[in-house]
Amino acid sequence: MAETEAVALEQLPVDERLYRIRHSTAHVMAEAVLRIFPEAKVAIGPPIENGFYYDFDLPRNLTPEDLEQIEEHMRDIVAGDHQFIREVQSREAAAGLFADQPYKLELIRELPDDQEISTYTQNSFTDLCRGPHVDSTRRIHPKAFKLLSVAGAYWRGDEKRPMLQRIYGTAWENPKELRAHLEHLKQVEKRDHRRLGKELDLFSTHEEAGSGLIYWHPKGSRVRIAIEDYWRAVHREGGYEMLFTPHVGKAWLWQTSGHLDFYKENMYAPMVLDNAEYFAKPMNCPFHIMIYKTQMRSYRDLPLRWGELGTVYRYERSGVLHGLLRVRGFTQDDAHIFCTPAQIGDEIKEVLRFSLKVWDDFGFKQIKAYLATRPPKSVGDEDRWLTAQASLQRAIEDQGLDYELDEGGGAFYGPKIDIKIKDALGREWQMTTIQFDFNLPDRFDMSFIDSDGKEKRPYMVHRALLGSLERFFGVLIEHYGGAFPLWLAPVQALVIPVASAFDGYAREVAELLFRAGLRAEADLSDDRMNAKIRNAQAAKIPYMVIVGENEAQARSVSLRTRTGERSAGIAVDDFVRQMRDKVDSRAEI
RNA sequence: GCCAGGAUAGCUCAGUGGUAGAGCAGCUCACUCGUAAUGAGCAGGUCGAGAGUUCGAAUCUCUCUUCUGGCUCCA
Repeated sequence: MAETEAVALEQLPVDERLYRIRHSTAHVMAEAVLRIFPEAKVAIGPPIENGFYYDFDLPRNLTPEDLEQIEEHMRDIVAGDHQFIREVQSREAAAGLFADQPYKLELIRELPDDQEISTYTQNSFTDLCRGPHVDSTRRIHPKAFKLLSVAGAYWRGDEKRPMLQRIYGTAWENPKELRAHLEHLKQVEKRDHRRLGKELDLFSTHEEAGSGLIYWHPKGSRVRIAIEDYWRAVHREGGYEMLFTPHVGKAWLWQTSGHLDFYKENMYAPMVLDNAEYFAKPMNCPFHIMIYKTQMRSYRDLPLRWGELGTVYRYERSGVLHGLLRVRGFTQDDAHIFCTPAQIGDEIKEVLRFSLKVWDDFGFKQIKAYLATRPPKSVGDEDRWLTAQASLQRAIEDQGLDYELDEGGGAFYGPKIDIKIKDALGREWQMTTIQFDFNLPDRFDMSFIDSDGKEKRPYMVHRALLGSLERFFGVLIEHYGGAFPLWLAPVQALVIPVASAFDGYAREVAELLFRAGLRAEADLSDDRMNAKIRNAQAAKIPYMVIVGENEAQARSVSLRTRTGERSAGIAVDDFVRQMRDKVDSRAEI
């Protein structure tokens, strides 16, 4: 039985409309590709966020010019006003239809017996597809889609299966939305932390010195120090103690922790000293446990909240390295909480409140939590899991946080809350993780003496707020597009004399700001004032302090902010005080 | 790791077989200027590394390194 999609597109919610349009555009693209390569084998072509892709097995590799040609054919097909016709097929009929399409046959073979098999046909192309689609190709606006890139992709993501060619495209309801999306992509590129890192002289990586390893330049280090100072201050208030632990540990440690059994592929190869193997640490937890075990712990000592800015090394495959966001060496803002079963509810509540405050202070206002529960293969008593999961869930609900349940998504050693933040461009980043661990306390045989005099196992929670300083810095750069809020800016104020006759006063003003703890300097180069302002603007420096004859006379300053606001005749002392207040209150500018 | 595309001056990039280019940055000199680029001059490259083809290679071929975009959002 053949039928067209009868639903009126207009009556569907926008997500559903876009889903159908993108899905249908993928089919049109497949038809276009088959026109050019009749012998092509088609794989799968789903709609994705903002667009679609389709995987093909082709006789030769695609070039960017091919994409243009494919687009031409697509526009031609779309113009034909071809209906999308759905047909339910018997298993045999479907197998017959796709006799020369091995990927489709494999999909058909793997469909459950009771599943209805359907095909969709538009014009000359029939695809195995569950739908749904738009009713006709005329629903696809010829100027509202664009093919973006070609990429290799393994059939079913499996490295052992053939590598297919994937064409990515974006599709929208109308050309205006497409333009807006392309503009968004441009914005994303402009804010790319790798680009800004170079432009603003924040950090670098060096292939000849090892990829995936970050070098923090003076300007980047200033931001990092501002982040770390803040981080230490809030942790002090939050009742945390700070630890420093070694960067390497002997095999015994990683054997005991289980890392050598389960995490070895991600660890740097061992170095041998005195016939013993030492491994660079991929995690800080075993070291913190070593400190825990240096004494007998009483329930009166708990909870213990121990934090460390711990630098860890993990092997990542070369192809996945990416700027600051995916690296091989990074500093985690790690902490471990050891507590009694009775304390766990309050501790989790507190750690969650604490992380939300930190995100708020850094200017990230859109937060979403993901609660991951026990997976089928896992360790630990059932009641511990239940207690832990309940405390996580209660904490989320207490904070009134938007959250999703990820059933069975926890680690084998415990449930967790992951927090994702949305940046200024609406992209989600997974940063914070709050994770129970029922494994390490057992493996290291940790204990505390409870009020009843009995030895008991403490609860252990891992927690990283920012995740890693490198990755967080990358996200921060992109979130602010390099225009850091005043309290984080590498240069908070730049003093600019209108002519070199006022260099002395400029230096004096900069010195006053510097002594008040501000990151301030004077631009005494022999550029003209206008050029200095331009440079400062390009460096996204929040405050440009202009001084000349009038200011030197009156011991005042004139200002220009990077947002273009101007003011004049402010007494120097007042200005220093105002700057100090703004920095202390973490004002954006 | 795999697929594709890159790698040319500090940065951004042009240069498709015949003696390496531009803009910015740097340096020197002049200019002393009131809120987004003063002018002139100078210097700067084993064209990612190695091998090959050729009278001749940044350019063609091969190998390697490395960067970028991807590599189950499942018909």
